[in-house]
Amino acid sequence: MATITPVTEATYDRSRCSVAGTLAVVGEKWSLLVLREAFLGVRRFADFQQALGAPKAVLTDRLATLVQEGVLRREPYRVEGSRQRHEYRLTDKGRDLYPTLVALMQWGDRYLSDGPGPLALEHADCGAPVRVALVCDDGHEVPGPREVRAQRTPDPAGR
Amino acid sequence: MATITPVTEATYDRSRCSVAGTLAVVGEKWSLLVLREAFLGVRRFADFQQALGAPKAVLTDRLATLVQEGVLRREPYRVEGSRQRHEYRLTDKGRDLYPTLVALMQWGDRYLSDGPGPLALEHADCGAPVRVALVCDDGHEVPGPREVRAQRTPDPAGR
DNA sequence: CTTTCGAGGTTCGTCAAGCGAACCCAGCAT
DNA sequence: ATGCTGGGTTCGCTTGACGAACCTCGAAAG
Repeated sequence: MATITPVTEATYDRSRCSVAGTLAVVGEKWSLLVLREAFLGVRRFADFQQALGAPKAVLTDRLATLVQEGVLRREPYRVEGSRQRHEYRLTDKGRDLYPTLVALMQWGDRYLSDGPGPLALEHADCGAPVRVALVCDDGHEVPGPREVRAQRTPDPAGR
Repeated sequence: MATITPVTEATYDRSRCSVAGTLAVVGEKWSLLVLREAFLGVRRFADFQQALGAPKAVLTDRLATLVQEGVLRREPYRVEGSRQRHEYRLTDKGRDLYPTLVALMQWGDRYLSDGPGPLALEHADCGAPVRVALVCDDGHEVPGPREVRAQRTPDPAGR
């Protein structure tokens, strides 16, 4: 058996999986919706709460774990004539979840509504619609999973 | 107020959101991991169960809802000298969730492991690595959310 | 024809998570 | 001193996840 084997066999160790890892960070209920709001510019606890309608206790917990995971950062701010408060802002690590959110949105636009979906994304530079796509490093756009081979990388001994 | 307004205001109806809709379909615990396995070629109940380690009752429920949502399809098959059984296969609708899975995987590869991550995707045609990217219809690759403007599309009266 | 076996579930009791309502607390305005 | 407001915490209830045990159908073995 070669050092790299296709994963169609059952030999693949499923615990070494980045999808599961990512879901452990953002896969709880409300987490991804909190991030959606963050990408829309929401920063304050009360605004998240109003936008989502999530229970405060749950929201408190989700924000705390997202901060702990380094996806959001909790920053003090003060409005004129009001006491100091905190706001939650995306980190670079959090911003890198943008394609995930867009992918989810795109699927929903396609299958869950008729018409274009409630939110349109456009390239700030040129105004053209923005979407997620699979691309390869040679510059081809990959239409779907059938044109992709998944290969197991060798386990680096530890973990 | 114009027919199209930026969404940084709090005027946006958050229930008209494709992210939330998609998560209602695949956002429950295990659902996306079931799909990951499906993309890796798993089709039979027992194989899902062994690969994931999820409780059978939960797995039964997730498979049923994914079938009901049209993401998977339940098909009879028979192995030589064995009774007829069912297998779960991706539909086109399910296959379109591939970019979402890849986006999740890519983020995990980047932030949750050191090194390249346990699974490498390559373009079947040319062998080059495959990744998800934000692109605009003019062919530019969009580096991140800061180069994207989100605009609310007009609510089509009904819903 | 009875028994065994294994895939694909279902049922059950327990325990964790999500829920809404009520409450709290610090500081600013009155 | 009284009230208001943002940002929570606490509480009781309900829903969901969990693992172990049990069930079922058809094929094959005895």
